[in-house]
Amino acid sequence: MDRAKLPKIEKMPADVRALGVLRGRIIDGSIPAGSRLTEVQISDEMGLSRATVRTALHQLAQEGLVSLVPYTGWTVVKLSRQDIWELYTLRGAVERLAASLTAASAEPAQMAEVQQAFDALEIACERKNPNEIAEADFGFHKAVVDASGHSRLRAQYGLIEHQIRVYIRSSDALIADSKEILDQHRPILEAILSRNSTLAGELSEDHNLREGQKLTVSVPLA
Amino acid sequence: MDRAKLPKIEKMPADVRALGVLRGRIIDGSIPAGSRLTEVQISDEMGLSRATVRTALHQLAQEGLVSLVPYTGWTVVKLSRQDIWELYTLRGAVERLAASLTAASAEPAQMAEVQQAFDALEIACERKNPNEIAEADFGFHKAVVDASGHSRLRAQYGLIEHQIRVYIRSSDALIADSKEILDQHRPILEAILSRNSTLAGELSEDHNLREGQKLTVSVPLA
DNA sequence: AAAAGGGCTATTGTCGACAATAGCCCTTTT
DNA sequence: AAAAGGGCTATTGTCGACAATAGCCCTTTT
Repeated sequence: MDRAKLPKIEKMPADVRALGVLRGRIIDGSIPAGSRLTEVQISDEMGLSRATVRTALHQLAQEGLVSLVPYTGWTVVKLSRQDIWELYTLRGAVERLAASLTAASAEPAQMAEVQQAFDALEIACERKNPNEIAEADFGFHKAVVDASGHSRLRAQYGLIEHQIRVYIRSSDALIADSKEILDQHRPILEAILSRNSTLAGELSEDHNLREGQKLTVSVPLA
Repeated sequence: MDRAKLPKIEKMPADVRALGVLRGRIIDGSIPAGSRLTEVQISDEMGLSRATVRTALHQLAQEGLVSLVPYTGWTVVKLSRQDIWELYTLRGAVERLAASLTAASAEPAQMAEVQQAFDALEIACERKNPNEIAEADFGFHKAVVDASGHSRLRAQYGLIEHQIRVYIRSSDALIADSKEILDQHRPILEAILSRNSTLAGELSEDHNLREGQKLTVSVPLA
């Protein structure tokens, strides 16, 4: 009896689902920076208990997206100039290590994924859709980090990425000169493919510092 | 009516206290790696509710000291060779950034703290007490990170440090050749004091990679 | 004897209720 | 009018109970 495979039913813990929803709303801006969140309201709306929502909020706090003032309330973080600087310098350090590890010792399969992520970026740049470009840009960086085979680096990168996404969306800072974007990423790809570990690391760090610089000067903040 | 100031009464949330106690026990080895932890037992012993203990355990999981298998239980993590490698490469990347930032732009007061931490390390080395040396060693690294004025770097460093401490204690890997320890740290201090940002970063990273190497080869792991 | 199946137990997952607290607002005092 | 004080309200902090689940163990089937 041959038939199409049934779709896998998603069975996720309630707190993880709540986390995903909240994070999505914060990143896409439908819950703006500076908003207050209350456990009761969220749990009512989602039909979950406060304990569950609370777990999700604590996780979001770990990710740096919300902050808790004891006995008072949760607020969605507002990123200052200093925060953006911190995020990009930190991402620079993380990606420096990731790129140099990947260049030094990634398996061919992982290398192929990095190459593929770059190809996707090229295609996105041709289409000139800013959102798509931004996604592909994130995708390339993530591919390099994933290829490093360093689980803590991946976890760390995830946290930073969430926060950067919040900022990028909230500031609409999608500076998408597609030509320049490709020119900035190509050398990194080449250094990695040619197994030049030192260069790959340096280029990655420089790229991040430049990006961070650009964002902090171009977009004034509270 | 002049009198000695009364000592400040510590008023901490219960979950924070539980977290501190558990972390301390894991780090000092009285709860060994691989142990199972159950929420009920802990909450009974501490006289707290499960919810409170659970919050603390989740935090410990974030710090990488325990891990949760759904509907099954919590266990204290056992660090593998790969984990040690990850910790030291990651710490290398974090400290590279910290040292170069500190060298580039720390205030005199912060510089003085770094100097002071090094002096403490010198004194500890003279006394040849392994535990004291290890503490002063951690202290120096922490001082450099603190001086960088980068809050996310500090937070990140804290997490890594906890995990390294677990490993160092559990393996008794306190390789304390006091002469060598000073020789390894002095150039870092000097590069920072002379505001040589690039060199400070490089030396810090190298130092960590060497340490990590030493620990992974000298101590066989499960 | 081996395999399959089902129930049991230990444990986390989720819930709703009450306790503790921060900070506003109103009243009282000076 | 300004300052001090106290109560009120909104919110998180903490609790104990019940639900859901994983995985072991015993029984049954082959």
